[in-house]
Amino acid sequence: MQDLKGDTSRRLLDWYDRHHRELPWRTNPAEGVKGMRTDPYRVWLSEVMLQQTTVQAVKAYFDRFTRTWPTVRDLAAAPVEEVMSAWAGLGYYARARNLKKCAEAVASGHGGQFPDTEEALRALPGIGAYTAAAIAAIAFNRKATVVDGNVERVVTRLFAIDTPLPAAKPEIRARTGDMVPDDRPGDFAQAMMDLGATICTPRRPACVLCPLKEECRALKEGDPELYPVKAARKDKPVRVGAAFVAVGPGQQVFLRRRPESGLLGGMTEVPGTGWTARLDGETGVCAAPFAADWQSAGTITHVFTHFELRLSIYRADMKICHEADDGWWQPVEKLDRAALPTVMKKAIAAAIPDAMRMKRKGQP
DNA sequence: CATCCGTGGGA
DNA sequence: TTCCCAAGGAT
Repeated sequence: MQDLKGDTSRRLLDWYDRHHRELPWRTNPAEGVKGMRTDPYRVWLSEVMLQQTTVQAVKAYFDRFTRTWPTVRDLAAAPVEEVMSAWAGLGYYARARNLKKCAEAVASGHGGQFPDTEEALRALPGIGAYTAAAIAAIAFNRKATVVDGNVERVVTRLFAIDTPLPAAKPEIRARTGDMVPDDRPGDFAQAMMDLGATICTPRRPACVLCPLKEECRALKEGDPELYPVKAARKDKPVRVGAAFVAVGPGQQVFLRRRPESGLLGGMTEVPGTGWTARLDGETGVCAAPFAADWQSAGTITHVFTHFELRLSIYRADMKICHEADDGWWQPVEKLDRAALPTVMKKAIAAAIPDAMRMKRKGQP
């Protein structure tokens, strides 16, 4: 008798052994721990960074984080401001806030060792169903069902599941669970993700190279790109606002910290108006944080996940640096130590073109 | 279940 | 240019 499901998993693992990607978090500098090829700390850190974020974007951040904080205890002991600053530019900043909380929980509540079960991992801040399963499988070789965007794409194509996402998730999970092998669940999870990232891509999948092409129902139908089926997404509204870049003597910029929750929560900003659908009476120079000779420095556009922002930038050269309890003055040459999200770097760059030569990719 | 939450790159 | 999206989580 032929075990088709086991056969599929074996074929995938054979492919993985030959074609897996070399990634920084798949190596363990402290090799030698029996049965643990991968450091749970590095697996966890990479998984959180990789949430909705490309491998390309993560690499430089992962290198810097692991260099600065080699262990979860180091990260737990780090000042939160330094962690937010190191995360700046990577996006989805709630991840950074939860990263710090999770490190503290592991350090204080788990003796500095990550728990090795899905349930215990799932209880930690910033670790959801996917990440808990991924850490359990990859770091601890637990037989967990790991379902991410890659797996959703691979599985909906493999079985020609035409139920639209997210309604198809339970069926995808069930199908994936059936495929998980007893012996190498961690490699299987990574193999599925590598396949989705390099062969079973959203557009123009390289089916001719796919180890599962024989049993892929979507390929048999003729157009794998039709999967997964997704609900149409809504269009992005436009919001507008103004931002004020105050430049003090010796090239200092007035900054303040955003509220802990919500958009760009806990990150650093220049003062500004609220961001609203339309210009209201408050938008413009009259909304400046303090009286000064505010000069227009143009407009920047920044696209967030669910809206597009058009920000009018104003600059004023101050003779003195006012003391303010809601913010501080930051020397321009030390702006890289502030937790500035990309939109704020754009705003400052518009007002002070030579202040921050916009850093290129991979230079956090 | 729907919404909110960033960013940069590729087709 | 425009659109899509990349190893999701919290509420």
